[in-house]
Amino acid sequence: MRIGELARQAGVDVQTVRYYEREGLLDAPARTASGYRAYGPQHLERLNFVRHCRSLDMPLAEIRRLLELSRDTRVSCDQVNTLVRTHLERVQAKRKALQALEGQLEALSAQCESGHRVADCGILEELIHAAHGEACACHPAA
Amino acid sequence: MRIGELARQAGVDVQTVRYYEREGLLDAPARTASGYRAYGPQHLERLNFVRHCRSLDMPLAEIRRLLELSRDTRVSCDQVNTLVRTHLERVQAKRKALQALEGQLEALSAQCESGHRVADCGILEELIHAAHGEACACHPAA
DNA sequence: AAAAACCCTGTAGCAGCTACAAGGTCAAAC
DNA sequence: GTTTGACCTTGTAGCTGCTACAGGGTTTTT
Repeated sequence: MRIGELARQAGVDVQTVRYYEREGLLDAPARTASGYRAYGPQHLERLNFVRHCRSLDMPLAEIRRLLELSRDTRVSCDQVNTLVRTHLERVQAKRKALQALEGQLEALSAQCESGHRVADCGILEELIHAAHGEACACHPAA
Repeated sequence: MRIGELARQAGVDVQTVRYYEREGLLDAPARTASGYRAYGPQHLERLNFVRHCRSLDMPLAEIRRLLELSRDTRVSCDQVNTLVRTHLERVQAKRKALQALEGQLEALSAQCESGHRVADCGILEELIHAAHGEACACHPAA
């Protein structure tokens, strides 16, 4: 299987495959006489594994770590679990931050009365007042 | 006011101030005889405005657009509101994606029974099975 | 007068790709 | 038999929003 076929089967860009190889997430495959990369099914499996981890938003460094752990069968499963739970906590923290943001943006949008000109725009006023460090609906002093 | 003082007052890095100038978010200030940037209070106000927008996670391109809109007083407030609401939708979409992720990671972590070796690790198994395209707890076929 | 603290420009790095340039290779159509 | 087109190769630069460093000059303090 050449790189285009592998990429198609995994649903990724050809460049991404080469990038993963450079980054040590994919083993360098054998080459044909003319220098083309020749992949086997195990490469597709690995690539799918990486993509699944990416779909869970894991950074490449963590996927690399996961691959290391899975190579060494003496390693305890707890290390894998810790990695996943640490990642989960990061995702939770980010989600909560976005939730707070949503509230602020909604409050901001509510400031705007339709049809006004920007000179009277509640949003811009609010943003500028906030910039002065004054209390505002989206950044309550409390 | 020189750049260090401005940066301190706004709570940003000196490099960030220069970066914002390059990116057109901050007007280039006057220079002293020796070439130092000399800022006035209006620069601080603008910088605080930009930082507040950034704290709402707006991309620099949108802040630039907001600044353009606020310069032209004939512009309708609706355009500002549309920008904010579009941004809000992006934030909401991202938050929902993270929420789904959380569920998947929790399911994944639950696969792991403490004390096992990676050879028997439910997490890795799940990730590999998922990579085969099979149904799994974190990527339900339904 | 020397040392510390500030300023300048230009450049490179981070993540995770994506895209382009400038070439080599291979299959099939004409 | 050659030409078209799709594929492959490497190397490099771009995206976002900074941050850091190198290699200088200036200003302030000691």
